[in-house]
Amino acid sequence: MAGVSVATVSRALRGLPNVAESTRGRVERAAEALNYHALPSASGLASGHSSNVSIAVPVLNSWYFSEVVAGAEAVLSESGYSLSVTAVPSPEERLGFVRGSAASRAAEGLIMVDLPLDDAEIEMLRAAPLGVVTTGFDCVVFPSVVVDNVGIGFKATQHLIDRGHTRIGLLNGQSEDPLHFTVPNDRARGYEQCLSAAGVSPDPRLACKGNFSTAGGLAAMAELLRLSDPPSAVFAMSDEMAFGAIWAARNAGLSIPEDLAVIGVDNHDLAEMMGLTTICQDVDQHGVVAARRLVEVLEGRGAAAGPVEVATRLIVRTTT
Amino acid sequence: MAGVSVATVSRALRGLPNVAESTRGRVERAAEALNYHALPSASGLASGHSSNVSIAVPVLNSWYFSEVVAGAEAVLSESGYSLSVTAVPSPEERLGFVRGSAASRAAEGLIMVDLPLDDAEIEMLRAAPLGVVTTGFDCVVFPSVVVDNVGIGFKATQHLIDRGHTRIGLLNGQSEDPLHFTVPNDRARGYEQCLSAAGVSPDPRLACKGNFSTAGGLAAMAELLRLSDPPSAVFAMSDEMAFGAIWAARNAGLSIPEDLAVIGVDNHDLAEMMGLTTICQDVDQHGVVAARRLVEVLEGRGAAAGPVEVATRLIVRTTT
DNA sequence: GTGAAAGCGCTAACAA
DNA sequence: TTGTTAGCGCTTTCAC
Repeated sequence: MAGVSVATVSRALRGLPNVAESTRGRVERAAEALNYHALPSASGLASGHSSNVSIAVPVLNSWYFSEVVAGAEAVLSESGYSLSVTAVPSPEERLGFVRGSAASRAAEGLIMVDLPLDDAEIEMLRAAPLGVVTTGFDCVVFPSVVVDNVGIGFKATQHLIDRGHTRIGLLNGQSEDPLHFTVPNDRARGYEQCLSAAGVSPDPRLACKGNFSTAGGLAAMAELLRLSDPPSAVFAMSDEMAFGAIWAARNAGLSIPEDLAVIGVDNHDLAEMMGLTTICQDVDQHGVVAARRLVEVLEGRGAAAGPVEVATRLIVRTTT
Repeated sequence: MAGVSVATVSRALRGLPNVAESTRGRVERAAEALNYHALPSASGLASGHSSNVSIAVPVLNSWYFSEVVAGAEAVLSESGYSLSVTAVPSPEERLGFVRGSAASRAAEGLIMVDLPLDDAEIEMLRAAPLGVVTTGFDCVVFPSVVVDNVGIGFKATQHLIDRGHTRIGLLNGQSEDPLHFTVPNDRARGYEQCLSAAGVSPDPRLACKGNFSTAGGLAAMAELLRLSDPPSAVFAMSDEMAFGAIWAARNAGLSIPEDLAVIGVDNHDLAEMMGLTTICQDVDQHGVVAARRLVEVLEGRGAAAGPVEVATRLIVRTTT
């Protein structure tokens, strides 16, 4: 329709140089009229590039991960990549996913969200012709995006200490993969370090597991409140657990922040309404930054291996 | 490595018939040892099948849509399909997405979630060699999954009437695409029908827009409470708006359900904790059913066009 | 600046 | 039951 060869069509439509502008125009108009798009599997086969990247998360239906995926999707679709999502709830499935991704070249890039890789997996991915970016753990062989979880625990605890609290409960997450998922441990470490720095010795009875869920936070807080000497404040490792804590206090007839101060982590959508003081970690930015680094890798613009840290900040509201 | 031709490898690995079991075993072992997987773009090009399906949602970072996507992903990955996600926030982007999907054959199946198609879009998709399933609107040309939104509005309102309420507020969603997004209108219709059936004439001042968000529900409820004759109960079209309503009541010093009864729709993760009475619509099942119907289409097992309805049920808790 | 032609790594006839 | 071979629809050399 444009009166040129298939090679010229290919060059023109992909914006390559050495195509006369008049020719490019004719080709583009013809493509438009025919609603022609190159077949991805054919161009992928010929060029070796699929323009497809894959993101793996532990679960899809959680506030945190859907924010990350949304952030990544926005960047990637902007850059012309399609995004395949996979839920990888167990270490076995993680291994299967990594094997498959490394071998099949279905995607040319991979974002592993809060899925720490073991040495064998790292080796498989390193050997594969694949861009890899990780999130949530301190990976040195691939570009990664992390937050300072020790710092988060410290900052949150410090805020409660600044408010005059010394008896501070801890709603811990729970590590399903204790070998590698370090977030809860790091935040707990920050909590302990801060207490020590303030001259308070941590009371292990004040630490409960809340499983990063609202229901877990509710149950854990209820337990803490049954103590003979309950805490006057609590640091929840996620806002969702903090919501549970707020509700447990409410059920116990306590006022917040008078009887119980609460601080969370995330700045969840509901945090503002609930007046929850929190350490905001701009979750969608985790996805955005990871995707940007991946695009850099795929387009050959470096992106040195190693972690990039996303900033966090305290947002004071009415629960403290 | 298995001592056979590429054709036999292809047949053996895809589980086709007419391969000796001993041969299949040798091929599978060799593939395992070499970590060989067929290159998707090559097999896609040769066979015409990409084993890739695409799901489009208005936004990714919302409770509702992440549940739908999670449900679909579970079914599709089980069936051997990869799932590409795209956020399509505006009608213009919807058109672009539909054009691209129809023309490029990047995916062989499409799930459109709460993205009503206009006639031109339906025509493009119908003409394309593509399986299509829609969700959330009553599509007759493609298989679709729907809920009885009029029924939801009726059931919710009836429950409040059964509790003795006659002055019942309505927290409406808001339709961004008023031409096609019928959910809010349908639920409002159910509300009105129920009131009429009970001999109550709807008061338009009791209907507010809450934009399907918690913040919107909070603001809308606050407004209703400022009325000289505020409602004694409120039907929120989503649990997230209901959370806002609960909080507005709390801020106004009202007790729930004594001073204000609240009912929502969804059975959101937090509904149980908040004690929210709601019309459960098993959101993840929307994704599951849509994905299952798509797989049927792609595998040639029929799946007649037209809507399949997902059931809803009342869950009574303490806000009514 | 453009065209001809040789693949990319598979699958699907067809033959054996 | 297995092998041979001709594509699938592009991209990419290499000529011109």
